[in-house]
Amino acid sequence: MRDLLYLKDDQIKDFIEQIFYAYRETYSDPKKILKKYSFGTAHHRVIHLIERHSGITISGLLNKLKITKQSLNRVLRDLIKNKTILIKKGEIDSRQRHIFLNEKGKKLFDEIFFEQKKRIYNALKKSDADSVIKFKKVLDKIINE
Amino acid sequence: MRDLLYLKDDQIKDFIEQIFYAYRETYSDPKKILKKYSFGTAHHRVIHLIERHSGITISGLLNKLKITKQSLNRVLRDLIKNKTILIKKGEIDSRQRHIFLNEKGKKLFDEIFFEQKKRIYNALKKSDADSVIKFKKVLDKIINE
DNA sequence: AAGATATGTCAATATAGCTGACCCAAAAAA
DNA sequence: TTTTTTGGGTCAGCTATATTGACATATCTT
Repeated sequence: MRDLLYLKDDQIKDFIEQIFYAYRETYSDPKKILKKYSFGTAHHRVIHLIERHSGITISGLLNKLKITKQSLNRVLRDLIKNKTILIKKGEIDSRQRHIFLNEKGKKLFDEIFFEQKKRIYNALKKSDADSVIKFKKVLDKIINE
Repeated sequence: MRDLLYLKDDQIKDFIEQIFYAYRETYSDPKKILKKYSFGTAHHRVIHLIERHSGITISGLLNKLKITKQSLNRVLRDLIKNKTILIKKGEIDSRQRHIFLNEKGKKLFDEIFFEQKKRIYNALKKSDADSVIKFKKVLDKIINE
C-alpha cells in the first residue's frame, strides 16, 4: 500500500458512506412539500430535470434518470394530471415530445427548491470559494468516472 | 441577489442534481455482485455499515440508516439466513444485539468494495490532496447542516 | 413494583422501480 | 417507394424497499 493517505481504503469507504448521507438528506428535505401534492421523490427528480433543462425530450429524461420508460411514464402521467407540466410535439421531429413546467409547475419547483436549497446554501456559505470549486470538480470526476 | 457566484441558485441546483448522480452511480457499480447473492442496495448499505462499525447495535444501524426497524429486520433476516452476519447479545446490556460480519460477510464486503472502489479511487487519483480534503469538508457540511 | 428501553414480529399498504410484450406514427435508410 | 429504425405510449404482472400501526417480550432503570 504505497497509496497516498487520501487514497486509502478507509477514506474511500468513508466517502461511499458520506455520499449516501448527502444524497439522502438532500432529497429528504422537501418531502413534506411533495406530500402535499401526493408526489414523491420520483416526481421531484423529474420536475428538477425539467426545470434545469426546459424542453427536454422523453429520451433526454430517460438518459439522465436511467430508468425505464414505463417508470417515467407513470410519473409523467401524474404530473400531467396535476397540470404541473406541459408537453409539446417537436416541430422538427414530430415524434419527439418536449416537456416544460407550466405556471403551476414552476411554483411547485420553487416551493421544493426553497426547502432543498437551505442545506446546500448553508454548507456552501460556510465554505470558501476555492473549496466549493474543488468540491464540484471532485464530484464531477466521481460522476464521469 | 448579492450572493457570491458560488452561492447562486443555479450553482445550488447543479449540486442537487450532481449529488443524485454521484449517489446513483456509486451505488450502481456493485449491483451485479449483489445480485449473485440475491441481495440489493438495502443489504449493501447494511453490510457497509457493519464493516465500518463492527459490533454496531440495531438502534445504531437504525440511527444511521433512518429506516424503520421493520425494514431493517427484513434485511437482517436475509443476511442471517445467508450466513453473512453474526449477532451477539450484549454483555453489559443483554437487550442489545451487536452485529458483526463473519468470514463469508467479509468476503462479500470485499467483493462489493472492489467494484465500488474503482469509481471513487480513480476520481480521487485525478485530484490533488487539497481538493480531496476540501471535498470531504464540504460534504461533511452538507450532511451536518 | 413501575416505567422505559431494545428488540422482534404480524399484517397491510405505498412507492418506485423492473421485465416483457405489444402498438403507432414518423423519420431515415435502402 | 418500400423497409427499417427511432421516439414514444401502454398493458400486465412482478420485485425491492420502505411505510404505518399494533402488539409482544425481555431487560434495564428508577
